[in-house]
Amino acid sequence: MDRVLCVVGPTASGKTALAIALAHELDGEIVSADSMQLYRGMDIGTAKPSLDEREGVPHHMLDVADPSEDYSAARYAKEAGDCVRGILARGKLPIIAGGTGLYINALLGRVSFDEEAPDNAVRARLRGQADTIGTQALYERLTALDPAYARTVHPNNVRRVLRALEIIETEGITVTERLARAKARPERFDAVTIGLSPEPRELIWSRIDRRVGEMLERGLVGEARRLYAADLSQTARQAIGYKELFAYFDGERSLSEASDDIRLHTRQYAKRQLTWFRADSTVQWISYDVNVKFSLILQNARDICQSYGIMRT
RNA sequence: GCCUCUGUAGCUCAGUUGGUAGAGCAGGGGACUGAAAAUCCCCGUGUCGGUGGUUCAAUUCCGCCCGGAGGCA
Repeated sequence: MDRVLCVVGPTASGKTALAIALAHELDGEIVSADSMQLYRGMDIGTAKPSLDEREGVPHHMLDVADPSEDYSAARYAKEAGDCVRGILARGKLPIIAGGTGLYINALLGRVSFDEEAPDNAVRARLRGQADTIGTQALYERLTALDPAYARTVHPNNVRRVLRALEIIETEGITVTERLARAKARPERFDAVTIGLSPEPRELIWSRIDRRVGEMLERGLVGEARRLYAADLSQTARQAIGYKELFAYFDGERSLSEASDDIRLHTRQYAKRQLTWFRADSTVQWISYDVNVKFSLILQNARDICQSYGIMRT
């Protein structure tokens, strides 16, 4: 199976820099796995690497969608999958770098989605029902239709409940069946995954604080204001760094409160990312504290690659 | 200087008619199959400011002391 390298970790852990350094050494191209960096015009707030920062390494899956478009893991799996195949065809190493765990799993084929496009009408109707008859009633419906899956979903988790019902309506199969089918399918690529983990937690916090400060200095407020004036999709409008400033533009928060919210939400996001990646037993972790220099992290990464037989051809 | 209020979990505060206390937020852990930077679940012992006294028992009542806020001068 085709080999790919993944670089994962919480936000502000240094994934971008490591991926670029490895791309130079291993003759690779980078495929971003970030649900927000793929939007055009969302640059500062998503910490998207500038052309300069990319150091000539080809990057894929950046700026591939307009903020007015909804995006999804399924779409990512398809488009990013095409990128990976293209890179392989060119004889280069695909390096998947990003913090959106679900997207990476989708790309690798660990979860797979059926061809049917989501039916927006069905989705909208189910959402409406959640408001009228209540989530509890919908959860009960799910329990009747797919008891096994219902048991693994909490009744309060509206998103999950709705999606499960949507699958039953549009595809005619239960989530339980889908899970079984996906399990039967092989993964698409053979991935070696490196995880970056700044420790202790306070180190992540300080890196986040520094990064948010830089974003503000580089004009995040202006960038957010442009998006505020535009027609934003449901997906794009939930991006951290923007939604908090929208609250400021609406007069609900002061600028300094909004900035604090950005820092807070980013920290909480980093924690969730860590939870996600820690559950993946295939991740080869490189943890580091303030005293560890980048060159040492790179050396660690190099060693991991080598031990899996990934080296410059 | 006097008077009043106030000092309880990292923060904002409840509360105990005397039997050592609980919420929200923060924080920690977890889940995650087409919104995932989203959505959801679980986790609350802290000299109840200090010190004396009353009491079988004080964070709760009383005295004094130390912080903080306001008022009168």
